[in-house]
Amino acid sequence: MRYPGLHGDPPSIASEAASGAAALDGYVVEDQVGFLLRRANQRHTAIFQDGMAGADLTPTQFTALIKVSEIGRVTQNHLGRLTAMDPATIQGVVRRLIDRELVSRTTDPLDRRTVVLAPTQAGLALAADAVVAARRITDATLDPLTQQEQHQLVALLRKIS
Amino acid sequence: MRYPGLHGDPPSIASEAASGAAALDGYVVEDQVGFLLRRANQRHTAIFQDGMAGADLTPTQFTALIKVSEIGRVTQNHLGRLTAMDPATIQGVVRRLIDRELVSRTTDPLDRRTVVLAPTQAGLALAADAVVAARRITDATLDPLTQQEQHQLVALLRKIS
DNA sequence: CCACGATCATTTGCCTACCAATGATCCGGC
DNA sequence: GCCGGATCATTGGTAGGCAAATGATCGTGG
Repeated sequence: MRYPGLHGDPPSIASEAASGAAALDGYVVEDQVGFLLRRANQRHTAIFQDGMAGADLTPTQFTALIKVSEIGRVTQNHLGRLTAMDPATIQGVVRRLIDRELVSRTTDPLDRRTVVLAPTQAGLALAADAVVAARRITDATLDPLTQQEQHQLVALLRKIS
Repeated sequence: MRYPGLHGDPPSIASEAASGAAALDGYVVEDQVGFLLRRANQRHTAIFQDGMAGADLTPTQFTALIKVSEIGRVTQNHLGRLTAMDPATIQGVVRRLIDRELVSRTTDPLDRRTVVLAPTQAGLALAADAVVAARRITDATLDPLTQQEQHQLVALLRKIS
């Protein structure tokens, strides 16, 4: 649940004059959307890890497992596109799911380039459990916001994704 | 500028019935805040990499360099707290900045545990350039939103960070 | 039929990101 | 003075995340 916060130490006394960096005029890095996205993501990941301890899935593993469970049969690269992971990334995620026998891997005789993935029975069962935890994780992540703000945030994030 | 989008392929025809995963009732992983945060972060990182090609800084390297430039002298762990990076992470980020001689590293004789960091002249100069690029990056990231929405998003992200 | 471009998957390299463990040092209390 | 808890930094392990290169295969156009 912990994540590297901004709550540690009192601000340093040093000033622009001391550092000679007068050219940074009014640019506050902590207020930039990129910084805030990184921080929000860190907090969510920490909440996720906590809430998903039972299923022992990372956010990407969870996303891939859910998608495979929805779809049934899918090639690896296609699954990557559906879950916003490039081929190099999805490869490792899928490998770990296969190692745990949550996903099966077969080859398509009609297209020998592809790896065809499908959920196992254990994968489907775990996916069902994981969704329950995931609902709580989403709630916890959005807890600081009102209902209206929660919908706003999701809508805004969709627009910039 | 490219990032693994959701635009590649048409949706698969397979249904819940085909996969046997009826328990995922109405849970749409693409609409969850965690998924959207990851995606938004990916897009921003891609924009950042593009816009910061001249300075050749990653988002974390940029944040650390800006903070060191603002403050002047700071210990490594403290810099990590200010920039939301844990000690293991800030260590690598700082090492790369030192390798490029953007940041200097000295020891405090009064506290021999600590590493005292400070910007070099080259570091201050690069920070000034990088801020110019960073303003454009923020604008590009928020471009799909109206002015009001931009402020809303930043405010909401602050609340959940 | 074959050559060429596109797609699929993998591998390597680099960078974040965290946990856990370690060793050095500091500091407060006794 | 010293002992124990806290802090500082580093290391090793695991996991995203992307670029770039590679090799296999597919499909189409000539």
